[in-house]
Parts: sequence; C-alpha cells; structure tokens
Amino acid sequence: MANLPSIPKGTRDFSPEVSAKRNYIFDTIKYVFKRFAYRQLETPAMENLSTLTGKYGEEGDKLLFKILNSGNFLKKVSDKELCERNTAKLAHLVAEKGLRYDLTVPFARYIVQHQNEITFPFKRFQIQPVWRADRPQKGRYREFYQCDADIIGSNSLINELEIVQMIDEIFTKLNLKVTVKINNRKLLAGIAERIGFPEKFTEMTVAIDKLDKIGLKKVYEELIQAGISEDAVNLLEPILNIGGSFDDQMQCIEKFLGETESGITGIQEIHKLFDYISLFRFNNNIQLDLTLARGLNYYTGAIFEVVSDEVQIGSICGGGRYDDLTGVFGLKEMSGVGISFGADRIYDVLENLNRFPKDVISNVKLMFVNFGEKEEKYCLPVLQKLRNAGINAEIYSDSVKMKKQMKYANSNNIPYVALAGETEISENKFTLKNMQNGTQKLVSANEMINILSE
RNA sequence: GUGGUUGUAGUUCAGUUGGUUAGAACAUCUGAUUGUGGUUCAGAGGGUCGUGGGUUCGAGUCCCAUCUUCCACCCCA
Repeated sequence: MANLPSIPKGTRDFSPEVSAKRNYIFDTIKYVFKRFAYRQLETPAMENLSTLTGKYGEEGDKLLFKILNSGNFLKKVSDKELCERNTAKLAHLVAEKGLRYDLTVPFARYIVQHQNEITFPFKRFQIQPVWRADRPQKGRYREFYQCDADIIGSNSLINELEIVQMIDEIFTKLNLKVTVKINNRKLLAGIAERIGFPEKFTEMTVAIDKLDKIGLKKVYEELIQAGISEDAVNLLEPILNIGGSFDDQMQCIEKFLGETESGITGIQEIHKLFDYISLFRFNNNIQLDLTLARGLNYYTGAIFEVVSDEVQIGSICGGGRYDDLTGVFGLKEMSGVGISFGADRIYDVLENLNRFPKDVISNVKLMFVNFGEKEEKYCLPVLQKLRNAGINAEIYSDSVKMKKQMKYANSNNIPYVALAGETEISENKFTLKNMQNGTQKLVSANEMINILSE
C-alpha cells in the first residue's frame, strides 16, 4: 500500500470500542445534568472571529484556529499589506471565522444574542468538541471534548450546592473516588489586599495555583518575580501551609483577613455553602482548600476542582462562579456559576483502573450464520423478531465460508451464534452456540429470545 | 511560541565502521478442515526505509531542510 492517509496533528479517531467507552462517560454526565434540570445547548463549531478574539488573553488568541475566507480570500488585502507580512494584521483580513476555543464564550454569546427570548435564571449543559492550536502532548489535544453545565442569572448559593451534588453523583455513578476541593476567589482577593498587593491579585492566584505542581519554594520565587515584596510573601506562609479541619482553617483565615471587605463576604459565602453541604451525605470527600486558585481569571466567587483519589493525573473537573461573563458582549450584571468535566482525563482514569463496565464494549448479542438463500429467508423473520424484542442482532450478509463467518463473530466479541441449515429448518429450530464456552443446543425461536433476554 | 525527542510491513520493533535481493513477531489472506471461531500446522501477500534536497562509486545508516510522534516549558482541559 502506498502512502496511507492520516489525520491532522493532535486529533484522534475514536474506534467503535473507544467510542462506546466515551459514550458511557458522556451518557452518565448527561443523565445527571438533565436530572438537575439543565437543558442541552449546541452551538456551531465556528464562531465569528470577533466573538472569540480578546476573550482568552494574548496567549489564547494565538491558539485560535482561524478559518480562511471562502473564494478570493486575498480580496481585501493590498499589495502593500501583503509585502509587510504582518501576520496578526493579515489574519483579520483573510479570516472572519474561527473554531470555538471553549464552550463558555459561545454560551455567553448565545445568552446576549437571545437575551429577550430567555427566561432567567437559565440552566444549560453543553457537550461538544473544542479546538486549540496548542502543541499536543500527554493528555492534551488540538481537538477535545468539554462537558459543561452552567446556570446564569442567579446569585443563589443553592447553585453552588447543586454543582457539588452533581459532581458527587456523576463520579459515584462512574465508580470513581474523588476529592472535591472548594475555595472562594473573594478570600483570595482578601488575602491580596491584606498583604498590601491587591493589584497583584491575578499574578498571586496564578502562582498559588501551581502550589501542588511546583512546590512552596518555587511559588515564593514566582510571587517575588511578579513584584510582590518579600515581607508580603512571608505573610502568606500561614495560608499556604494551612491544614486541619474546616473549622481550624476558617478560624485561621478569619483571623488573617480581619476587616478586609471582600474577605468578609468570602467568609460568609463559604460558611453558607458548607452549611448547605452539611445537610447531605456525600460519597466523596468535599473539602475547603484555601490554596486552590484556578488560573482562569474570570472567576469571582466559589471555585471548584476535582481530583481523583486513585490515580494521579491532575484535575479531572473544574469550575466556579463568574460575575461578568456576558459583560464583554454588552450584557451587564449577569452572575453565573458553572462546571466543566474533562472527558478525556476521566477516560484515562477509568482505563487505568479498569473500571469500564464490561457490557459497554460489545452490545451485539447474536449473529446468524448465512448458509444461502433458502436459509436466509428462514432466519430473517426471526432476526426481526429478536430486534423487536430489544436484542441487538445481525445476520452475516454474505453466504461465505462458515469459518470466515465464525471468525467474524469471534473477533467482534459476539457472545451467541445461531445456525440454521436443512436439519434445523425441518424441525423449525436453531442451533444456538455459546461462543464463550463453545456449547450449543437446539432451540426454538422463542426459546432463543428468552435466553438472549436474560 | 521555546528546548529536546522520534519516524523501517497494518501494528510493535531488529537492521553491525556506509557495501549484494531490508528481516522477525503479531495481524491479514489462502489451504490442511465443502456445517463450527478462539488452539495447531503449511503457505502467500504486504516496504520509494516519513518527505524533499545534499555528500558518496554506493545511503535505511552521514549532513541540511521540512513534516510527524512523544516529552518539558509557556499556557491549559
């Protein structure tokens, strides 16, 4: 075979086996989202570039996939501009559309565009691929799926509670043990204020967010490099080394924050949320983590992150509250809170622990062997009957050598094969072969249905 | 975007200081076995050695470029 075709860098094919496993994850997440009254939204793969640019910072803009205008895409470009070779400037002239970078910005765009048709608060979930022109590496792709649920137009902390409940329920259903870490950006703002560097809030959160990964020393270095004085960084120590029970942590942070304004509301919010949480029993650990920061800087209130207790892989789910997501599109004062599940990482964890249910993979129960025209006519009505009874079944479509047909059933993990030749037809029966243990017996069509329905 | 790394059959990999016709295992197909797969045996097909240049009498092997793979950083799911 000459040159095999291939797919672009950082993209993947999902084989039937892998697809089945991925659907198991998506279906579980979807089922829980729906039960909490979130409704599905789908938006186009491509957005106007003006919708996307400037929303993810300078880095993000570079990672946007841009779509070349159709037809004569050089129409708007002058010879002079072409010669200047200023790619940033040229990009806007030759491309008006781009592939979506996440699901949050298209969601915000949708809300603003349809604000008069939407009854708030609005709850939506969205499971679609997103694209980033990043350099691929372990667990990072140029095309990957996000599973988001957001509620917008409500300040109630009940929404935060429900997000924690959804996380707990989804990972329970997936048979995974996780820890849900919760913090509040207002506490972090209070901390920045207290150490005398409120304007360094973003830098501070980005650095603290790396604590798990790079350790205390490097975080200090990064904070100092960001322009925060050494004295101020030293003040942070009790916070970064904090531990103990919820009450211990709260006592410590309350004392530390004192009268800072955002600190007080942050503490109130945390108390209220954990008050709600204490009303329920959860299967997973729920804990306050004052060092949790999350890099994304549109979060303003509660923030969540979920890590597996069983496999070290980084966060498999994250989210938080944002106060002004739609502001950039001209709709002010819309507070929302959302959560995003990383399907690819959850897949890796399940695969790693061998936790995919066995029946996810093969769902074809039976194959009829094809002996020829007369036999086909005998089998086809029974095949139809099986399908009507809810059994996934098929007939080998060509009357080829039996060995080939058996091999097909075997390599597709089909557990039963039905054979009907002259003898069986004369008795109005089938030979039903169990492919796992090799046994076979003569049964009627109805007996076959009963056996396969078990 | 920065630094490193990888590429030989469908897949995983051998291939000596540069030297005849580039190998193995698994997979595929055919037969042993015309109504029995997963085991066994015999055989077959499958390669412009990622691509394009260069050095050389001669390149899978050396040099350059480019693409790809994987990894780290930046950033992020």
